[in-house]
Amino acid sequence: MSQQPANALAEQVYLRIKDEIFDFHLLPSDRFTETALAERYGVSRTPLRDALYRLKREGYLEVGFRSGWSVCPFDFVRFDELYDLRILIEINAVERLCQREADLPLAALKKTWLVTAAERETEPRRIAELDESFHCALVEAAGNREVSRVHAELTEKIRIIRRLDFLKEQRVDATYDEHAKLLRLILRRKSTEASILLRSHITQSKNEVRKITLHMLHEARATMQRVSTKTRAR
Amino acid sequence: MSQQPANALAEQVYLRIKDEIFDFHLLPSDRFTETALAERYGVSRTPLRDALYRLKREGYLEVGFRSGWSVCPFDFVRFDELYDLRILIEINAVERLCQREADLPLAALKKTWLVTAAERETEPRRIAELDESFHCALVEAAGNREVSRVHAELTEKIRIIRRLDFLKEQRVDATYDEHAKLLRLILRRKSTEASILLRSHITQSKNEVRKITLHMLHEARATMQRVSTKTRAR
DNA sequence: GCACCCCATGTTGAATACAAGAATGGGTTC
DNA sequence: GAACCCATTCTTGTATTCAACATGGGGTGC
Repeated sequence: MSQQPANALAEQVYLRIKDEIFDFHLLPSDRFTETALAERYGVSRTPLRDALYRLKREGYLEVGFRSGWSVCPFDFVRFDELYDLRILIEINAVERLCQREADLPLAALKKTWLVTAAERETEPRRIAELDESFHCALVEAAGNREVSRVHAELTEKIRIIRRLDFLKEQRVDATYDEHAKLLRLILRRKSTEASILLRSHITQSKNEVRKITLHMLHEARATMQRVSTKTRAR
Repeated sequence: MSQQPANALAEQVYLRIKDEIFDFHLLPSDRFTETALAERYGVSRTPLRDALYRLKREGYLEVGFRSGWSVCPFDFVRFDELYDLRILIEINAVERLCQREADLPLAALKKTWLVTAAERETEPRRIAELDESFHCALVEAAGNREVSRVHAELTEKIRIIRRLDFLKEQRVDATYDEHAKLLRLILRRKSTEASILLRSHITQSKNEVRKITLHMLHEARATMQRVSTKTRAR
């Protein structure tokens, strides 16, 4: 676990800040300074700045010249574009999988998603994680590492709103149903049907996301934090 | 020109190092230290490290824990994967353009590529730039900024070998012919034909790239440096 | 009462200083 | 002569210091 990696502190701080954004502890348009954050995390500004600039390049943060940092406000057009990119990549992955004659390495996914209603996960945060894993696994199974990398990055970028989707029970059920159906179609190499289903599956998420308002974000913030403290148990 | 941008030095150094890699001044597997590079560029290690870590995350450099930096060796499998991602993105862009009924914003491209043989550019480096611009412009015209961003990044990543393609005259001619043909197909909304042509166009580049050996790289290095000094005139 | 100006403070950008451990070379021993 | 061990040097990771300038508030002039 504690090997001796390069840039350990910066990496840790990077993950921590990103979590704070995803958990709504740092809200869009919140402002802060390097010194304040450095003190809060108990590190110097050097590794902190490394993390901040990384997050800036990834589109999470903005910095004003000698006038402090702020969390980027939500850009729903951008989320839309990310969802379209997601559709493009995932459909391509499914098509490639369906073209392959050899056995597909999807055993782990079958174990998670082809289960009875009683065995299904119910905790929203956990389901969001499983959902991410499902889609990432499909793309990775297609075998192009560069595509997987891009897909993993975009997965992170939509995580903050994707999580909200699973606060609604019917969305959880739909997810389980559609993942199971999609898996079966892929395993039987039904390329066209699988693509159609996948497109509609992702588009549904995209449409749910469009309904999100800033008011909902504040509500969700409370919910997520309750869930968060319960889960982390500390 | 000299506004007061954030992180000016780091950005400058970043571009400079990247150019050195693309121009084969820094060769794959070359090793160097932060101190040496900082002295060479006349900056301190702080902005330099920012640039180095950025290049590391982009896959150009590696760093050993307290044991120096090195330029990543060529990974031809990765180039293949990047070309496949490129095909995926660009074909999608062309399809979207063909679906659009309104006039397409491709006037600039027509001006550059629908020209007589006499008006064609001949300098390899310049043609490589034009080729990049052509493909990036197509993707940007499709209108998804996130897709454009990913495409721009992958364009940079294959630049180092793509340039070599245009050292051969017949490849230059083919590029002009195919770009012109592709543009005309898009303007007439011939989606299927355009996609087929584009796929074959990119695949040809991809296959040329596969022929590249490390021996060729050393030859190309000399050529590029000659061209480079001639062009830059300093 | 209002607008404007100046100065103190705060902020990031960059340079320097310090710490920890990896690599290297020389000396010693078998 | 070869292998091994130890100390020194070198390299990156992190903290601290210095510099330039944006910002905000208080005071002053009208």
